[in-house]
Amino acid sequence: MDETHALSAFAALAQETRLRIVRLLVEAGPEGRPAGAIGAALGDASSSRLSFHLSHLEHAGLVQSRRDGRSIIYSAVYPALSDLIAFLMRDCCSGHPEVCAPAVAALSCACEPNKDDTHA
Amino acid sequence: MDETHALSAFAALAQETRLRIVRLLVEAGPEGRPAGAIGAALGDASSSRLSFHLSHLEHAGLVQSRRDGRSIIYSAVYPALSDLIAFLMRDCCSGHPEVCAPAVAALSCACEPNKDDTHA
DNA sequence: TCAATAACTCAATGAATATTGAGATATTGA
DNA sequence: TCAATATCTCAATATTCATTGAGTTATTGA
Repeated sequence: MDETHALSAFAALAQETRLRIVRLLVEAGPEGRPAGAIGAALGDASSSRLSFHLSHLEHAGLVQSRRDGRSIIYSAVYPALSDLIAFLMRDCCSGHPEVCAPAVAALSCACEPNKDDTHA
Repeated sequence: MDETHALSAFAALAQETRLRIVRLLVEAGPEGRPAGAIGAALGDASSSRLSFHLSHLEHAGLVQSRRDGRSIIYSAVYPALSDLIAFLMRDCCSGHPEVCAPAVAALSCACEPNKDDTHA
């Protein structure tokens, strides 16, 4: 991931609705969720607003879509997320392991499914 | 780190000048660098523009400042960066370790000081 | 083919952000 | 105290982003 991609990923995540969509889709797993279900989960979100944010996320490469009948199913692009994490680590750690150490320590708990998932 | 803080951290990093400042300051280490030196390193950056972005970063908690004589020295806030990494991991990994695994693997090389530091 | 459903596109508006330039404040050394 | 240096603040402008509402496209089932 280069600087340009990192910038667009950060911009994509720097918006409440989009950050929520990403979290929702990561939780949803590889099968993803149809646009309508995402809108329903968000509660507030007109069709065009949702479409705007979904295409913004897709353009940034953080989510992908496929059509299934009348629905368009969105899902998280896991490699893009892990690349972003790697960028932050590499970029912000190089020469300074003290930045990453706490994050990695936190990870050991965080990656155990559904444990201490109270950060929302 | 809660959603609100994560949003402002992402917004702070979603701007070319600010991302560069953060990278510069992480490399600079805990001693930091005076505003003037940061401006010089960026090449383009009027005094007021630099000040605007530095205070944006400071407001987001990613950098801190102290006065030293005529200069104001800025430095990276390492815990804020590691919290952001942890947020991304926890948030985007929970239940889906496959997101974090590649990032953690990348880390093992990245955190060795000055090795393969060619990503800039 | 028609009506209904799901989601997208587009143009207009409003809101937030970035840049510039002029001027203010703080600090130092003569 | 004065001039020089380093940086900040403020107002104006320019740019970018988000939201809305109207209208369009694609798909399905009757």
